[in-house]
Amino acid sequence: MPRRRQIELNEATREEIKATARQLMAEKGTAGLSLRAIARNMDMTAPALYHYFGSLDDLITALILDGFNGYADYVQHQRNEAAAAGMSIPQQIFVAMMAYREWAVQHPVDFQLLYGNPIPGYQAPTEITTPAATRMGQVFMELLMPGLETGEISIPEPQRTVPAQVKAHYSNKYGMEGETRAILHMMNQMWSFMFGLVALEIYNHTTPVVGDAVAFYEQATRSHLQLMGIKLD
Amino acid sequence: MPRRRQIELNEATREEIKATARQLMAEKGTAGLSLRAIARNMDMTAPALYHYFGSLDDLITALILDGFNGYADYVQHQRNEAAAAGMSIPQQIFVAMMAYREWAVQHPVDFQLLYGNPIPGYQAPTEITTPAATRMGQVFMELLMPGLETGEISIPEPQRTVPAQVKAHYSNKYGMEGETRAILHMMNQMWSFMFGLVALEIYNHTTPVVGDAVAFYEQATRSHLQLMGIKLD
DNA sequence: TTATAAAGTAAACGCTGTTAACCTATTGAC
DNA sequence: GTCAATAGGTTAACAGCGTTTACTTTATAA
Repeated sequence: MPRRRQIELNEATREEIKATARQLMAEKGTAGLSLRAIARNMDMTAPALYHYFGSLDDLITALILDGFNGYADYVQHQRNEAAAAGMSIPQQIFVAMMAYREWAVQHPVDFQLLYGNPIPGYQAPTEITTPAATRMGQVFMELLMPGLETGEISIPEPQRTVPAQVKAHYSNKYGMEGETRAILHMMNQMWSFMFGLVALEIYNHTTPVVGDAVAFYEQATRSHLQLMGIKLD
Repeated sequence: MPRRRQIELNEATREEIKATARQLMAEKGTAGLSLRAIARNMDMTAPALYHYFGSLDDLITALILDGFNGYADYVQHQRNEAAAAGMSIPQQIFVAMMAYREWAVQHPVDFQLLYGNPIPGYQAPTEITTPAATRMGQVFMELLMPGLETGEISIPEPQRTVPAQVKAHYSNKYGMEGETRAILHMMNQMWSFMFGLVALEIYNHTTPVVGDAVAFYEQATRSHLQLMGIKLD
């Protein structure tokens, strides 16, 4: 049986491997992710890594999990600071949406890892990644729901209708009904919009078209919030 | 100097290579794209392909170009049919947006090729791909601008403000001013939303969350159009 | 002290893109 | 008709990749 200290050493090595992987990806893009390159950077041989990760895919999954958590942590943290500064809920939502873009711009490779499929042959095991991916939704739900109660948010008419099949899914899977359900539905659409803006920018489809991606994102977000009945004043 | 017939033969082989590449990608995902696999499927050796494409990257660029064009063609065609059937401009916009999703769902690998970066080390040469990518925007601009004139579209208040830097870029690059410029700005945001919805579905982040991706997309689109002042009646 | 498990190695397999050297058949020009 | 040129193909090779196998070393638990 391995001792405590050994387990800690093993865990430390796992972290070092992931850190090296992230560094390589930051330098050379997702293409730079290779077991042999990681091993080379760590003065080891590639097969040794198999003592820490069952395969390259397992390593990627671990990186994705860390990514989702770090992403949600960052947005949550920015939101918390906004709350501590006494900002209104709509303002906190705006801050969170700005944070959503900031993280992606600062970690473009991680973003591609999370929401693209940049590694040949790799398919993320959704049963493992989905829980971590869902955390981001919770951050926004924790803003939208109180906002609805305080009256700072009023769901606009076109957003009140939820398709029957989707309605059923929300009820069965999340146990959500009524206005709470409508808010979840609205959040999913807001998320899609936000994601679309960010993903297009990360993949270089935005700047050539609008010139200034930051200004575009900021204004698009403001307009979207207003149209969604979230009064930024 | 090569003769006409030789040039045609060369062109035919190029098309056959691309077709084989598309077939392999459809079967095994973007990971299945490999020169050696293509050559194997064509009963050739890999180096022979270098007579037709300078490198794997060149082949990918050609596939991307075809993809953007086929994508725009499909959406344009669906829009034309809707127009021929006497649909209103808002309805044509709705049809075009449905078509945008349909093509992506039917060609998920191509979609990833166009808007992701699934090939290790490959970076799309934007000066080549951007013109083809922009065609899609034209399809929608050709709907929004007449819609504005007929009064079927009225730009909502929050959409009327365009950030200064973006405004300048629209003016300098596309020579657009006033309401035309506002429509271009709105179109870019509509596109982002549409893209977000579709990309999340293609990368399997939608169905686990909303249950029925088609119903979700349809309703989200309707709601978005209504909020954007496009009256679907 | 000794059996065991963890952590490392080298060698090999089959895959990849790409290059170099070479051959063959068709073509254009004289 | 002859001849040089060129398009289109071949094989062999290089360096890289993930992964497996067999083997060694080292630290630990009993």
